[in-house]
Amino acid sequence: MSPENKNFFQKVYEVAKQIPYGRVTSYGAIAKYLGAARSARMVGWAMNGAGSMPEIPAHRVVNKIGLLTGKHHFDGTNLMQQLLENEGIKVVDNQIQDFDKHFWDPFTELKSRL
DNA sequence: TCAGTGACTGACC
DNA sequence: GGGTCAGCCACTG
Repeated sequence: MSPENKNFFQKVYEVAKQIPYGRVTSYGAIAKYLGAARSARMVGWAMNGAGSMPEIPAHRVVNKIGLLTGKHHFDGTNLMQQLLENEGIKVVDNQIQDFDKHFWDPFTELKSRL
């Protein structure tokens, strides 16, 4: 099957799964990469389902300012932050420090794979 | 079936 | 520089 035939959610999952260790990306970046820049909310919704998939590092997906808006959906209260810190990413007040340095752009990293 | 909600973003004032 | 508005689409009651 061609990637284009896959569901939007499935595409989101594939991109999310390719986020390397110690890196993060944004909902909008994934949405834009999938050709649905205005459907960033759907990416977030997809992450809701990704929460049941251990292979998908949903904790590496945050909003465009590096804010852990989805941490509330993780088990416990600061699991998302703990996971990020475990990867060497500093998180203060639910916000990633040096977000631009840890940012992982699907276009930059995946465009050469297409 | 209809209307409200949501892990967002960009544009506008 | 900061608050507000509209758009996007799937899911729930």
